[in-house]
Amino acid sequence: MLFIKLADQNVPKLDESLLSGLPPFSCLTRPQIRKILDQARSRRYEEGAEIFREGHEADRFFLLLDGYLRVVRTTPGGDQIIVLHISPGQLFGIAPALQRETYPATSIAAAESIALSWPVRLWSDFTATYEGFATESYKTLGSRLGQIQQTLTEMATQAVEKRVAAAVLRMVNQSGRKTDKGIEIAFPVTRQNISDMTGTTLHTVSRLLSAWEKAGIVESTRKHIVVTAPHQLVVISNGTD
Amino acid sequence: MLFIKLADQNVPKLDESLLSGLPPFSCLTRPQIRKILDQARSRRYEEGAEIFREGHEADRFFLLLDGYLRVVRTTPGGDQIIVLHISPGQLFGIAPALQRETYPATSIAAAESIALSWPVRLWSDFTATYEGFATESYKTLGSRLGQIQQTLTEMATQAVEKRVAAAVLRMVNQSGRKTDKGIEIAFPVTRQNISDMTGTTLHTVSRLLSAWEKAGIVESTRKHIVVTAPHQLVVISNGTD
DNA sequence: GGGGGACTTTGCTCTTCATCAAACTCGCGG
DNA sequence: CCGCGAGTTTGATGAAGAGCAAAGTCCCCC
Repeated sequence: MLFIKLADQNVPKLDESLLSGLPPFSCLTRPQIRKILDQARSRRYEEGAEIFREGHEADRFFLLLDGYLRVVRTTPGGDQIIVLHISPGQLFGIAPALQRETYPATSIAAAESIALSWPVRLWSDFTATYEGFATESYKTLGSRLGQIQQTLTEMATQAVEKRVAAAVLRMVNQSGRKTDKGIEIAFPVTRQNISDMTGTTLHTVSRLLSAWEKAGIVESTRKHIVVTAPHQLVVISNGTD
Repeated sequence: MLFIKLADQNVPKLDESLLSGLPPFSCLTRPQIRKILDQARSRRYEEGAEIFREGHEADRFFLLLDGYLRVVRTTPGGDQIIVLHISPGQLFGIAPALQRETYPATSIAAAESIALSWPVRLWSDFTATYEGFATESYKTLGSRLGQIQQTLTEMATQAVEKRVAAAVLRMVNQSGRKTDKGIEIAFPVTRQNISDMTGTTLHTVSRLLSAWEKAGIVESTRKHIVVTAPHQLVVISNGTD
């Protein structure tokens, strides 16, 4: 994928097309976008790298250009759980939107990723200057809040198998790419990761995936999952047996 | 408590002091508050009454004046879980702030309650006109998001006893009132309610409370709980045994 | 090409907690 | 003052899934 256009100097310059298609910026003029880009810092993160950490000073906000992120919380006891995933085109680390001074969770690159970021003081500029930017951001926040509530209720009421099925489906919906076999989750996921999304153990997840594989619902290799019969998973997650 | 001051006519008129102390309105002048109040609808809800329901059109936003609310989500299967509690002085039902057109959860009065509300179209007026209103609202939202994430991680990683202890502590912190015996939760809570907060059953909660009562940590009667040894509960919820 | 580490699988045991069942108690309305 | 219903208590049972152990497999890096 092409993200960077080399300028005459050997300093890479970001291309306007990066932002023009994304909701938070879609109504802006080219010069506006140019200005926003010129204020941004672009950076690459390799798989497993931390973008920012829970509790640290929230001095920048981010936009994911390419890759996938996990947003994670850790308990004092060291257990961690994955609160949500971020896909390309989404804003994240937008603590400033909520008047927070620290990040409420940690972001980790689930795959090699590229993100733009801006210093937090620009947040109020952006929302004040660019019509629709604030609106879109809050919409994002709203749906994210909804997602988390959804996860919470699942966690509280559903048995492990349903939760795991729901988690897999959520990843498929967010990042599924069609293959000849079925729909593949576009970023690396370990059994451990799934257990961190569902509050169970990697053992249990492994058993479930094995069972589903036998039943012809999924195919999986290391860190990769292809869902061949999504409908079956929906059935499992609904308990509509 | 006195909330209503009767005007010359027999139409009740809301007193400015209602709002002047609350963060979202604290920087406003009296005439501004007067105007806000005049646009508000005030209403009483009895215990168990529904203020609004998940999925319904979000046509108003609210401020709780007195009482306590439970914010609840229900699964297709009929299980419900309590996402958070609202105390007096807090805004709620602020779906408009997130550009949502429907409420993401249901609000139920945990005790007899009084709330003000405004039509959703005023939201943009408020945020545009009154400096600090938006800021405060988003701060509220931010801390609420944090709370839910907190609950989620607990739910995913902690054993039942810790979760229940944490839930009781959260209620105590939010609405505890000192009594001669200890700190009392200020609104009615059933075992069932607590189990709905923690994703367990009323049986398990009952057993735990009985055990804690024997250990001298709490005293409880029907729908009411007094914590006599908060520190012990903290110990239980941390696992710092 | 051959470690070696990271990821996965699988079996077994044991705890926790949901579920079922039944009795008890409080408080309210008739 | 009685009876009913909502809330609570307690016991017994069983199943789900965590924890522990150990071996297998893939992939990356040297």
